[in-house]
Amino acid sequence: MPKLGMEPIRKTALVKATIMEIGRAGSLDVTVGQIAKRAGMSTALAHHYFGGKEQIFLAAMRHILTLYGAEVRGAMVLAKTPEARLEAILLASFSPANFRREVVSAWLNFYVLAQTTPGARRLLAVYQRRLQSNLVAALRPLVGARAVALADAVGALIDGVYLRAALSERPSDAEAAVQLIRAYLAAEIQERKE
Amino acid sequence: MPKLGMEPIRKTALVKATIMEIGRAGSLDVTVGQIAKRAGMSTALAHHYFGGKEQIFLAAMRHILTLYGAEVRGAMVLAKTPEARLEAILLASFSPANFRREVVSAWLNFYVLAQTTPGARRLLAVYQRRLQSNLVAALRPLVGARAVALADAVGALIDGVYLRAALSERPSDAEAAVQLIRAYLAAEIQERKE
DNA sequence: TCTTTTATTGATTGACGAGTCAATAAACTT
DNA sequence: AAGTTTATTGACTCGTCAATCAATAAAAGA
Repeated sequence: MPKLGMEPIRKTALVKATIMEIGRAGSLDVTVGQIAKRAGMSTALAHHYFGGKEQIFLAAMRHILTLYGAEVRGAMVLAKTPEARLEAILLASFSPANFRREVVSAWLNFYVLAQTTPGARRLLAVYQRRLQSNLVAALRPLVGARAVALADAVGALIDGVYLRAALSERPSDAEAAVQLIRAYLAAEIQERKE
Repeated sequence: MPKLGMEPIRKTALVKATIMEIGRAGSLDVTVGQIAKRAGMSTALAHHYFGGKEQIFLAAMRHILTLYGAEVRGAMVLAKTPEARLEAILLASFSPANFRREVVSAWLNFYVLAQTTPGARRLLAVYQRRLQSNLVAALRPLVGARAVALADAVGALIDGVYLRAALSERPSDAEAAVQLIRAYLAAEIQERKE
C-alpha cells in the first residue's frame, strides 16, 4: 500500500487534526494519540513524521499564522487607499475564521506557549511585527510621524478586543469589535487633520 | 502534632504554592505533587483540603483576582479627582506585581481556562465588570454619555497592552504601556471638551 | 532480481500522575 | 476515660501517555 510522497500529506493532515483537537480540548492537553486518530493514522506514524509532540504544536501554530497572513494579504491587495487598507486589516483580524473555536483556542494557547517555548515566542514576534508594519504603512499617509505610536496602540487594541470578543458569551461579536477600533481610528486621524 | 485550625493555613499555602508553580512551568501543567511539595505537605493532604486539582486552580485564580482588586481599591481611595482615579486604575493594572512571572502566567492560563471551565469564565467576567464599572465611574464626569463606550475601549486596551508587555522581551515595559493608554485617554477627553 | 528506501503499525516500555484508603496521632468533647 | 473530630501521611490503584522498536510491505533503484 505504501504510496510514496506521503510526507507532506500526512503532515498537513496532522496539523489540521492538531488544531481541531486543541479546539475541542480548549487547551494543549491533547495527546498524540487523539491527534493521530483524527488524522487517520497511528501514533507511531505521527512521531515518525514530526519527531515529537512539541514540533507538532509548533507546526500547527505556524499554520494558523500562515492562514492569518494570507487573509490579511488577500484583503490588502484589493485596498487602494490608506483608509481601505486599515479597514482591510481590521476585517481580516476579526473575520469569522478567526472566531472559530479551534482558532481562538490556538491563539490563546499560543500566548501561553510563548512564555516558555522559544519557537512560539519567535512566531508571535513575527505576527506582531507583520501587523505593526502593515499598520504603519497604512497610517503614515494619514498621520505622518505619529504612525508608529498609533500603530502600537491599534495593535494592542486589536489583541485586546479580540481577546474579549473571543471569550465573551455572545460568540463572535465581531462587528462591535471592528466598530470600536474604527471609532478610535477616526478620532485619531481626525485630530491630525484639524 | 495535629494542631487544630490548620485548614485556612494549609489552603493559603497551597494557593501560593500553586501560583508559584504555574509561574515556574508557564502553564497549568503542574502536578498536585509539585504544589504540595512546595507547600510543605503531602499530596493526600492537598486533596483532603481541596478535593481536586481544578478546585486548587480556581482558588489560585480567585486569589490573583483578589490581589488585583485590592490594589485597585487601595489606589482609588487616595484619588480624589476623576483624572486621578483613571490614573490609579492604570497604575494598579500595570504595577510591578502584575508583571511577576507567576502572575503573568496565571492570567494567561486564566484566559485559556475560561474557554472551557465555567468557574474560570465567571471569575473573568467578575474582573471585567469591575474594571468596566470603575472606568465608567471615573470617565462619566469627563466625557458624559460617551463614558460607557470609552470604558469598553480602554478596558480592551488595558488587556491588549498588558498582553504585549507581558510577552515582550524587555520584561515589564510598564511605563510605556501606561503612557500609551494615557495618551489615548487624553486625546479622547480633549476631544470632548472642544 | 536483489537491495535500499519509504510507509506503516501493533505491541511494548517506562514513566508519571490523580485520587483513594487505611492507619497513626493529637486535640477536643462528654 | 472513652469516643469523636481533625490532621496527616505512606502506600497503593488505576489509568494514561510519549516515545521506541521490531516487523511488514510496497515502491524505486541498480
